[in-house]
Amino acid sequence: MSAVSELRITLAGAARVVAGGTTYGEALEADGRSVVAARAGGELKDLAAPVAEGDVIEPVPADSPDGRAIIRHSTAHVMAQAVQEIFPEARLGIGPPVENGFYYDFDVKNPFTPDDLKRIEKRMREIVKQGQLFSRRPVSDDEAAGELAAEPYKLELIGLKGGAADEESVEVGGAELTIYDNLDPKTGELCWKDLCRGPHVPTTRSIPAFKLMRTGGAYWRGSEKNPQLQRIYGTAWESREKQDEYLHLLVEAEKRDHRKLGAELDLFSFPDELGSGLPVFHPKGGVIRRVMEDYSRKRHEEAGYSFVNTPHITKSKLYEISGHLDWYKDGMFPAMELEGAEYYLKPMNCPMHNLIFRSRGRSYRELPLRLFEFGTVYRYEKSGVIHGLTRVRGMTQDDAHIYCTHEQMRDELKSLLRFVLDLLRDYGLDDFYLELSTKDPEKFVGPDEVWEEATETLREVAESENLELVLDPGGAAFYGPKISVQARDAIGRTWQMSTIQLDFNLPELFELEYQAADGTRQRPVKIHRALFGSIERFFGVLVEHYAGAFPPWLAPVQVVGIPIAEAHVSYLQDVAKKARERGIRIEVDASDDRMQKKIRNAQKSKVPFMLLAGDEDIAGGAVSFRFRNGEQKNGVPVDEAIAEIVDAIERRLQV
RNA sequence: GCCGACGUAGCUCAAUCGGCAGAGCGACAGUCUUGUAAACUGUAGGUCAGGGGUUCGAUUCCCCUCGUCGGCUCCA
Repeated sequence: MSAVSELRITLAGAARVVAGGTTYGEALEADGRSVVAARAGGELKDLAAPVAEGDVIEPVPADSPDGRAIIRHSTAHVMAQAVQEIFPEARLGIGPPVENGFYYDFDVKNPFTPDDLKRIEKRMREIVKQGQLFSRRPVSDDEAAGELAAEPYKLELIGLKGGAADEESVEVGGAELTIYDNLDPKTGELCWKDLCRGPHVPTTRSIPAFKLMRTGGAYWRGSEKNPQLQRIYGTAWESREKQDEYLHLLVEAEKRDHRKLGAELDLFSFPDELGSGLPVFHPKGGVIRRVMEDYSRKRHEEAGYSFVNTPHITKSKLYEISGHLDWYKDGMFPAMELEGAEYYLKPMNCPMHNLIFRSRGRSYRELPLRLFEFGTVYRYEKSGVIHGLTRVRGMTQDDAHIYCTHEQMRDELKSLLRFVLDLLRDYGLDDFYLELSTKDPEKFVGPDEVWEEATETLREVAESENLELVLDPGGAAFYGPKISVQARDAIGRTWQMSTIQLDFNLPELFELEYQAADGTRQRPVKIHRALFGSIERFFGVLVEHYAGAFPPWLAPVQVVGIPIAEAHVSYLQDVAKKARERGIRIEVDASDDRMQKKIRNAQKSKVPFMLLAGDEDIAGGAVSFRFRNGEQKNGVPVDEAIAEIVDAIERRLQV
């Protein structure tokens, strides 16, 4: 090796000179645990790779996003090795890091059982303990094809490499193919190898914590036309503590599962008799829903919306005009044949709103015309995707369509986004980011300049709200750009909530027109927007956000009166009467349970306020509060107590 | 729709290697009532998701359907 004897590099912002053959790991004095890889000139490198002249080198900490991804990717390799040791006939698919973990796909005769997972995990722990080295080796395409002759899926990826160089794949990518050998640290013997771009942690010992999570089928390369492989998901972290935190979050999320809370709190159910994805709301869920809707109506009324109503079913003609029958038929329930006509359940409200717009001539003076409806729609969701209230077949959208002139579009979009964000905040969601889906240059309708202006306006408004803006280039539907509001809930999960979408297509198809000031006929701009998305879904999100402990204004039962003994029931009933007169939803627990049991029941039903009354309270014309957190406030005069509750309801406070 | 797991009382879960199905909570009835998360006693409650098959006999084994759960695809 007559390598250059000295190399000039930049480390931590300072110029350094190191001997030729120095590795990134040596240069960074990395231990392979807190620092798992290096970044040189923006590219991630193995610690064992030699530095190059002129490198600007930074460490990749284990607890950074890249660091975690590397740990997870390496863990995926360990898993694949374990799988192939236990199931030698298993063929490899791909095994990338993903959010919070990693997966690897395998072609196996029999799907993995939970027992298999245990065996695989056990073997993985042995491999980790053994400290196998991840050793990078560049290969030519032909060499790779030869070495991986038994791995048909890997061969397919090698074959794809040339054509799809832009594909960001962890297997192939960059200029050359590389294979990672896993070597026995003592003997240097080859234990396993995989086609992989890398980088990897230096040894399997650099995987501090991991756990296999679940299995499932997954189509090869994500297409349902391809064979289905068996995927194993796992998680891996830079420390045991971080992993425990993550697992704890999952437990917390499970406790908040709206499907579970919905049954426990008697909010809604999915009767088998109705069919999959068709919820019914019980009285308690019904109250929440009604309050949600009432408040939304009130706010829409204040914001200048007109309320409309449309039927649930229509002749096919409407969806021929709108084009739904061309491009959305799979998502619709099949037609009913009646009197020689075909009728469809409506999957969307907008076509019907268009009919309202064009029911008579429209003047520019009427614009913006904002039509709002709680419109119930039915969509044929495939059986495997139905999920609680978040993915259903029958749902009610808080759907609005705004018809305006080009000149009005800008202001309308601005006020609309503010309206949406304000309203979401009122429902208790206040941590947002926005996603802007822009034009797909290959596929769009409508004039360029309107796309441009609408997109720019959406961007401006997003920026003026000081919200994080994620771009989704080319992600818009063909008929218009879209901005969607993503909300983070109480435990940091994000949900797609509202969408605001321009539609340049339907006004054309329905030949919508208004008469402008100069007497010409113009096509209106149509803005489509749903704030909740669907009431069902939003309801589900709120259940999870609040973990079922709704703020008083939404709580189905706001107050439970609990007598210390039977003798105090009638006093509490008087209190309840007064409270009801102030609009409070209050119940008195007059059952023959003991007081402690009543408290337990009320606590479990997550009622915001308990009002207790015994001899002491009655003597002072008072009641005693118990709050959800177990705190109490005793001897509060009845009027004051009611005022406090009314205040919390009116101000929509959480308590 | 596809791959896999699952479906026992209102809920949470036992049991039956093919031989009369069980508990806790809840419900109901009665007894007892005094200060912040479970009083006591009793009663009712099941075509073991539905249908078909194998068998002397099926909740148990096989097939189909429905539903639920975890993934994939999809989410206009």
